[in-house]
Amino acid sequence: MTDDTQRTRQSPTADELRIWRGFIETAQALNARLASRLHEESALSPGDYSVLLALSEADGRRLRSSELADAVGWERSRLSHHIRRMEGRELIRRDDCAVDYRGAEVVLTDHGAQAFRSASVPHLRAVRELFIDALSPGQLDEVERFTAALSARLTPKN
Amino acid sequence: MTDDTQRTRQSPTADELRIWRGFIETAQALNARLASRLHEESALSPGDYSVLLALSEADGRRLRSSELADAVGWERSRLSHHIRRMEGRELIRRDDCAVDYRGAEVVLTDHGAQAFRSASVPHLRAVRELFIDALSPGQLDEVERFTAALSARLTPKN
DNA sequence: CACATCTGATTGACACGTCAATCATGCACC
DNA sequence: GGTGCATGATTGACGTGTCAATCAGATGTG
Repeated sequence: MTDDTQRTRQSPTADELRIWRGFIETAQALNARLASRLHEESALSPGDYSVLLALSEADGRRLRSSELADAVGWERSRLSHHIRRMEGRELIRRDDCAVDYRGAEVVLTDHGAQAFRSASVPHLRAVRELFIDALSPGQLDEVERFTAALSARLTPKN
Repeated sequence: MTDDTQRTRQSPTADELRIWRGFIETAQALNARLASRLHEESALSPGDYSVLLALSEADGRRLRSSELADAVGWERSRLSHHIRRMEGRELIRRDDCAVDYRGAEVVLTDHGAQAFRSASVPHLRAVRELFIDALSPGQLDEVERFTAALSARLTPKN
């Protein structure tokens, strides 16, 4: 038992490390491939896509900054920087918020909505080709189970 | 058959998208957690760690820039920028290469070697805690199989 | 009302990553 | 031995991400 607890706290074995590296590198490569396709086909970054998706689904195609930040899971300051750049490309617009003059509303422009529409289908197709179709239905279920296991281990902070 | 080919080219279902998002977000969260631990414990970024690891394992703790780039799997320019920053912190040093005056050699400093040594054990322990110990041995094998499947789908360019 | 404090959001500084351009050396061929 | 191209590496510009500081408007308490 002391053996077990000790073993569990030691460094991974070579096999375990290989699997770990395979996992993390594959995930990154997958992300990179999808990002590059998205960029080629739509001149959007993954960040742009997330923001446009959230706004597309929002009532009146507009959200308070903080709601948008929650929707995409970003920190405020990250969103603020990104929004500034997207505003420059006229994908979104910033309005003052009538009910709270501290707040700002982010509004999807027509151009932004159009950009999202044309990006969406090829992007989803790429997800299917590169992820879903690469795995058997059984493997997909396994993926779900072990991402759940990893998430559970991750959520207790630190 | 037309049905099948069509279905396979369409957008993912809601279930499939959920699994996809879970996968990609978990991988990112895992990376982020490991990066933040590494930074707290050692004041190193993941990039720093990769570079130091490669140099630690190299003959004479030194590598030509291009060999180092291959070892860590980076583009030259990315390595060049990173190396400049690491040189500022005296983790590595750049020497001129005697056999080819175009080339540069990157050398691990004593300080860099020390930084890597103290980062390594806690980092590997974190990998064990957050990844390996979160999964059953059977799940680890599944992970290996499906990262292989994803990689295979990824390697044919585009 | 006055003041402190909380909160929504932005900013600046800096690390990181990619792409295209550049620069210097090596090398092959006439 | 010059000319031209290939190669090793760096640079600059710019998008992206984090952290700490800041700012302005909201709010509660005397």
